[in-house]
Amino acid sequence: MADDPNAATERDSESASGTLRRMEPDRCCDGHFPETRRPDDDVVEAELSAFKALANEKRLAVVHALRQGELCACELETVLDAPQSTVASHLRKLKDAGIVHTRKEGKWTYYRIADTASLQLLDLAAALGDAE
Amino acid sequence: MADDPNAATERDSESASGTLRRMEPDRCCDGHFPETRRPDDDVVEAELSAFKALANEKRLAVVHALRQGELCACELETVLDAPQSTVASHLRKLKDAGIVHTRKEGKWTYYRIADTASLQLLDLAAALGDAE
DNA sequence: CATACGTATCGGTATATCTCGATTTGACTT
DNA sequence: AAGTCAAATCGAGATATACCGATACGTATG
Repeated sequence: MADDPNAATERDSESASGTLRRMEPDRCCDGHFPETRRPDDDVVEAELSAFKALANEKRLAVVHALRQGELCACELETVLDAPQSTVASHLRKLKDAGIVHTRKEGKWTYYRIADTASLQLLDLAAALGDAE
Repeated sequence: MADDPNAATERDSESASGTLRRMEPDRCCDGHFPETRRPDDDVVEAELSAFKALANEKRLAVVHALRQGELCACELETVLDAPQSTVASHLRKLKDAGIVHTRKEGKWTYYRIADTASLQLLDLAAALGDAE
């Protein structure tokens, strides 16, 4: 809705014969393409970390459950209906990715969403799915 | 910025002794927790589809490359510096997930970002990484 | 200190995903 | 029709993730 993805379609720089926009040189790319314009590795790494953390049904269920407020590990155990060690390992990954924060109170550990940006991520992803 | 994650922290419903907010009942959860308040499976499925598609370094690189406009499959081949079949399979997944659209022109296939929401997803995810 | 409980970590196995050569398909050219 | 090229699909081996029982750790309580 913001900027049109199809905007920068006039490519082909300076082809030998300046007639058609493309489809001329018989070959699409002659091998030496752009300097691979990769984004900063740091950025990609950060994105990967978040996406990998959320690319799992159980971890996604955890995040959804935490929308309504913090929960302790054992409560999340019943939400996921999975053995304790399984749940713990998923929570570890969410924590490592910075999606959730923890708070210890006695022998319990409470989990909560670290940043509302995570929730926006969910909503955007859900919207993408409906779109087509 | 919408709803605050730490808002609904007053839980514990009606404990026998209404003194402390938690940490009382000696047991955290007695087994029968909430009705597992799972979100609609359709929503989770949509989110999963998007996150899985983006949870890969090469596919992420493709999306970044397409920010500047559409590219054909062979150009993306040089961007990823990977064999043709590898690139094709990644493009297939991005297409299946609805992240990219395709346009055929002669024997070439051009790929472009399907929805700007995908780009917002990247930016949000990148921001999450910096945050902590 | 011994016990109980919540949680984290450590294996090994099962499952899913990635990779890439080989082959097929479709579109153009001669 | 034969040849060429871009792209898609297939199949098998490599790699990564998920799963979960067993065990270790930390914090209460008796």
